[in-house]
Amino acid sequence: MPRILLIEDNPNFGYILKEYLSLYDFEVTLATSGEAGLEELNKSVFDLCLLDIMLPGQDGFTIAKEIQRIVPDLPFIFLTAKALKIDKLKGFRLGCDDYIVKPIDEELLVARIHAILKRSVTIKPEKSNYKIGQYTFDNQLQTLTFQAQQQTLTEREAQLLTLLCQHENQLLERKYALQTLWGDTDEFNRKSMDVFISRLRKYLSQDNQISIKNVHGRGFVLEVND
Amino acid sequence: MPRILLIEDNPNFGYILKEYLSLYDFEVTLATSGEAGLEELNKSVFDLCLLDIMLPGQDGFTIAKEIQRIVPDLPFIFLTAKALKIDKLKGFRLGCDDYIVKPIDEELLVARIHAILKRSVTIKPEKSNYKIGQYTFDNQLQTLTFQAQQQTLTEREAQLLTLLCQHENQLLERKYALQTLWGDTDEFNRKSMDVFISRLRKYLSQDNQISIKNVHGRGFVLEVND
DNA sequence: AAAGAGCTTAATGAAAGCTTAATGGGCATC
DNA sequence: GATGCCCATTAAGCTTTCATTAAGCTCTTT
Repeated sequence: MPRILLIEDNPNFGYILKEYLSLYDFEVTLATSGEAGLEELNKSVFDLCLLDIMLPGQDGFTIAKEIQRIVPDLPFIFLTAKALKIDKLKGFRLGCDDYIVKPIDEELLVARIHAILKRSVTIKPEKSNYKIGQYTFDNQLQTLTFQAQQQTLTEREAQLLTLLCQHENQLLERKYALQTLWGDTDEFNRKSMDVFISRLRKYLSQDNQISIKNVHGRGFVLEVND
Repeated sequence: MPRILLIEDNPNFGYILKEYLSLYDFEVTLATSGEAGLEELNKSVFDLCLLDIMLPGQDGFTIAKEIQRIVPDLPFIFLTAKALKIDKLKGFRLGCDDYIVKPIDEELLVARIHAILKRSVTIKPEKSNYKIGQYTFDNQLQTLTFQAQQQTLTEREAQLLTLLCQHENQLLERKYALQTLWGDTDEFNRKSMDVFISRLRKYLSQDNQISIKNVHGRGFVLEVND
């Protein structure tokens, strides 16, 4: 169920819109001010943000910028009564993903939300606990547990395993991983990464439902058969 | 320089829009009918498609569907004079990425194009799944699955099969494939391509509803009988 | 029937990947 | 400031993978 943060200062309108979206199987959190919205963002994870431009006090663009700073990848849609051209452009320059003018055509809004969600990559939200077959991996404590045995991973091992978990049964591109963890994709780092892959394989070897497969020239897949 | 395919039946308007977009550093190809547009799609690679809904003869939605079948990941924007709600929804269900009503606010159009291109670049890890008869082909993981058997394809095999899938039941021109994958159409690469075609045929031989047919001197067709 | 295009199997060599072991910098403890 | 440990990196030697090349054949076209 996609989670939507709705930032809308008019409580009546906000409530109605929230109810309406709930009918379409969205989980909607309503914040009635920009500040409240930012707080919610820190509390939980959302897939999309609906933002009223005409907020009292702070204007919506400032909030939008703030949101982008905190959660750069969160797509958002502007809601506004003002149909001025300047607003539209400002919105898109900010990286806003779409734009809806009030009075809102709800069906159109739902369609746009779906369009945007469909596009945004399904990278799983950051968790600190992963189940990998019979193993449990705690990303924060850097521990890997199999039945009664628990071992502590080093920082790099944990980072790499986290990336693999986030892409479980999907390709983790070598370049992406190198760029993310090492900041550079040169030959030395590639070899270093190989060493860590090798270690992780050893750690995970007790459950043969799990394997880290290589896709030649592209990257690795953490395969888990359920 | 982003490449845009503009499908617009009114040559005057099409020309003006093309020139305007060129000013913004887009490389625009103008097609004045749906058929011409589809032809262009087979000839070269585009980043985005602008499609006039009100085409003569065939209606735009049919063309849109066709485009999606050929190049599933190509984002497109509908242009239309008709602002009916039914159109909007139909468009979004088709996976249309945005929607602009004539008369066009050019600056807004440029802004939306940028917004969409920015997104489609970030989504890069292409996650396309193709069904080929009883086979399933995962382009990302480079796996080909038939019933319970799964095999991993090499990079070139996967690339070539992707092209064939994109042109299912249509001619994949030899030159186009060579240019796209090898960057050169010389004799050696042609022979190399033959080897890959041969391998793909072997992989796909378990379902006799499927075949890769040769069109002498022109290219290959991935034939699937439904 | 000749020439070019296409087909298939096998050989080749360079690049990528794997694993174990060695190295040495950083950090805490004494 | 010396000692020892941890851990990322580097090294080294090996195996695997895969695009290409080669070779010999058949099919298509004229």
